Amino acid sequence: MPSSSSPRYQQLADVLARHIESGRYPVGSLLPPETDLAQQYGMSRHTVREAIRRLADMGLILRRQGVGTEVRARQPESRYVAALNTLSDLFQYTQRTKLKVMGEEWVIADAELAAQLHCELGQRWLKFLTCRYPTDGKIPIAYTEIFVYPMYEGIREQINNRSAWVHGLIESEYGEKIIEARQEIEPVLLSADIAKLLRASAGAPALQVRRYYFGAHGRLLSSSNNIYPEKRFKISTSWRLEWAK
Amino acid sequence: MPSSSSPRYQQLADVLARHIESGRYPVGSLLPPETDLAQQYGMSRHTVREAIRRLADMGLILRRQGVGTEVRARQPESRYVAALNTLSDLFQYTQRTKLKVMGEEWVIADAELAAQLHCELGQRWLKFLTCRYPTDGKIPIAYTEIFVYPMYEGIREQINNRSAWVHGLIESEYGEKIIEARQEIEPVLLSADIAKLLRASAGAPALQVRRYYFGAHGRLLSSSNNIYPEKRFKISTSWRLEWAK
DNA sequence: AAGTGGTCTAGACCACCGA
DNA sequence: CGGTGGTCTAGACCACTTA
Repeated sequence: MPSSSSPRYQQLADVLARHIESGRYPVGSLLPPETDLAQQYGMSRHTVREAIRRLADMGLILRRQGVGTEVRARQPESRYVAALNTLSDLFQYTQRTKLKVMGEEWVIADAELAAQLHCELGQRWLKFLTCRYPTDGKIPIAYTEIFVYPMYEGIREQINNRSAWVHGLIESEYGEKIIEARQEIEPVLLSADIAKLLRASAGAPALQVRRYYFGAHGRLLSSSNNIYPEKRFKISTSWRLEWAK
Repeated sequence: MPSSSSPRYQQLADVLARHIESGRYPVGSLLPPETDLAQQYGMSRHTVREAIRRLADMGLILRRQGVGTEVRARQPESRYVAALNTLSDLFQYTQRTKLKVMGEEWVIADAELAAQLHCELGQRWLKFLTCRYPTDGKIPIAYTEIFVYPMYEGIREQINNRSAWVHGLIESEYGEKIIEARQEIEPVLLSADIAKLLRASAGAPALQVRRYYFGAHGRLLSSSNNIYPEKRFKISTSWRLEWAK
């Protein structure tokens, strides 16, 4: 008995996971009650529960009080996850940056903008034209158009005060939590006017990154369209296996 | 005493979380030992441990055997996560694709390649030159250079048999789990020779996506360098707020 | 060597669910 | 109502870190 290697609850968890995978405990069926398992494997119920907790963490089983422990899946989904502590980490700037607002205007969604923002035709948006600079530099990192839902136009007052993260203002000023963010990346060439703003060459390669920020009920709160010229920025994402075992 | 409302471990977890937030247990300090807490709050150590487990799940504390329970943060971080069920989902091809291998060669890492692959100078790699096509089309989606660690050169036999995912072959053929993957995205212009392969125009914008696949102990198993011309591919990632509660 | 968290036991009672 | 998982106790010993 290789009791030295790992805790008994882990050994039991492994055994049960194998039995689930082998089909001895089919998906949809119930595992034996905890007391039965305890007797069967000669350990206390507490240890059995610790083992079963592992299986639950892996998503293999579902525990329901008064019913039993139901098998949900034969194998743990090998999920790879990437995590951010703040959505502003999407930017991944190694250095601090500041935002310079070059203009703002109200826009009415035409067909193209409505498609881009997934809104109805004629929807009004407050649009900011901005450039993002390193705090200590004069070469912009990005040209950014920011679209804000009219309800939140009040952030206009704040947008130049804080160097940080525009979309986060909606969270802090209006208490509207950002639930989801989507990021879309495509390659583009710099147009002459944006190239001039960015002090880069027209026709140089760039990343177009569109970000959409959603609140409760999937409502789009704000959106941005970012142009990053080459060499100044790299988008990097790490994915980790969730249950490294 | 609102003992009816929630389990005692939850009540204790709430109390401790408040104390951490208030600064009574500052970040970096150690919580009292479990036995002390048990006596102080008049409950068993098991219940205390259940409470502390909650705090650990929220990321507020770090438990270290032989040391103690260290306070890590005053508030649970609002974490945003993106999840993939398979690393091949990184590709996000809406349609099925096939891989066409156009050539293979052994390469010795010079300074540039060593930097790219984070390996030592002189390291040997097996390099495949490939294009990825939709199964029903003749226009390639991407030009891809694949680097494989010599130990896994056996996948050479398989690479043309399966249309699927090259790096996954290492998992299935060698039982070497991919623990982590990193993706780096930069804008580039198509060079003349790659443009020809991709049936696109030289000088057109493209995404250069470098992916690194790591196994146990952070060892690089394989890597790829992908060139996606505009319009044929869009990289999209969704981040969701994870409810730490 | 002392003290910490990690594991484990053998009990007990409670809350919930379905027949 | 009986049986399930959920909570909880009062012990015990082990593994690990630090001094």
